Amino acid sequence: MASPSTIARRSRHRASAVPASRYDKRLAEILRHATDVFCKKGYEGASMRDLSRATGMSLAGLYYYFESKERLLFLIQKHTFSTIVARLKSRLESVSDPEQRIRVFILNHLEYFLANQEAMKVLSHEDDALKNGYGAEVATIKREYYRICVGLLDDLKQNRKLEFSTRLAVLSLFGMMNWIYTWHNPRVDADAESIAREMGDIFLRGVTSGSNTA
Amino acid sequence: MASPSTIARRSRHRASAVPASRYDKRLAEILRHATDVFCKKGYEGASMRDLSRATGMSLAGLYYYFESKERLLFLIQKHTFSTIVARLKSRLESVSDPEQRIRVFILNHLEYFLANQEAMKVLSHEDDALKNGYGAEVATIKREYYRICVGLLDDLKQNRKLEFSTRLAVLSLFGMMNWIYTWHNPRVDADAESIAREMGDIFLRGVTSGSNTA
DNA sequence: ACTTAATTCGAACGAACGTTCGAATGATTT
DNA sequence: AAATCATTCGAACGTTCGTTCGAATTAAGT
Repeated sequence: MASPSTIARRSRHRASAVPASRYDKRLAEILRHATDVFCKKGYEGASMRDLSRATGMSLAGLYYYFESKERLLFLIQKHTFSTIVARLKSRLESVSDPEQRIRVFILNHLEYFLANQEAMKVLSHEDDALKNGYGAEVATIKREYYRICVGLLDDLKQNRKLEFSTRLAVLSLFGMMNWIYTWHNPRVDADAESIAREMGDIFLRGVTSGSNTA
Repeated sequence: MASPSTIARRSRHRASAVPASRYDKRLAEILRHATDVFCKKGYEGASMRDLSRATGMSLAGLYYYFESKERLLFLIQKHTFSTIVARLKSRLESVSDPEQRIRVFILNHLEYFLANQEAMKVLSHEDDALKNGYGAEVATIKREYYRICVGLLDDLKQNRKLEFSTRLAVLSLFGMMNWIYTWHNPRVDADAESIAREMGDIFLRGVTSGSNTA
């Protein structure tokens, strides 16, 4: 007899446009709670018993929805990253100016980051916690996201005839944005839009001013 | 009878200018190896048995040098942060130009970061792994470091009559610099000096150009 | 050489870990 | 109502965790 989770997962993989089944809704709920716990205690620091407590489900019951703690982290990371990439692509469709496209990238990133701070902290923090198989799949999505940003910056470079290291600029930008999970306090700091504007100012002035080849 | 580590540590707290005793040297060696292990497996993920293996000392023997795993992390964090602050202060003494002082700050940070990548990863990554007592002491040093950077930026602001949010600028700069532990590859990327120059360019142009009040 | 103190270790402790299994529920279909 | 499937759980598995203790070993002081 196959394990319950194997059967269950397969039975849900038929249509993807179908209204979320009971199984899917419960899984999503577990992922939400798990994200919370991973954020607060870290992946290694959080125990399955912590997750059991947070979800209100028994320890054994959790294993009906995923076959290991590692796969749970994988599901969280994959879902979070896929969502942010999908949203970005959708938003970029309606903007053509190179500078504005970068501002869209920054705003999209920060908005999602601040709205899902727990998830993003888990994503940033548990970067290399996944073993070969799962790690590779997440790395692929991450690389796509990175490549999009490189493309946006190269467009700007070409458009304004600028000279700077794209790699260093992109990674600096990611650093500025991702570090936010260590300091942002909703009661003190501005909202995503304001921060995106200010960071966009610093970054865009930084890479555009004073280094033209023309 | 008091625990060995209590006795031993007290007996070493007499003079601080004395040539490092056997105890101090062994402890420093353990800290080095432990830093390595924490970097590779994370604080929670690394076991005392891992540390025992890495140092070549027995599991029980380690407890002669520190009373808990948490205190070990504390010792690493405190030592690392104290060193970086001390070096910064020394370097700043000979530079007076506001922009150059910020460049010194960036270079000092990145040089130490890249030369002690493991230690800094532990420092960034295990930010809030320490409980109340230990956490507070590390936070104090960290805050001092942060305040120095705020001071440098405020000087620049006043000197050039600029307008921007110091807090956001400082935190953006820290993000740019600290994120480096996720991507720097010594075989591909430039050395600290080059990266410091490029990041300094981006950041300083970003905060100085186009926002004068004069 | 003898005594004392500093350092190291093997063996074990109880607690917590991730995971499994078979039985017990709850829901759906016949 | 019976039968089938989906979901949940209590109880336990073997492992590994951080830490302790008393004895053994090594170095230092006299």
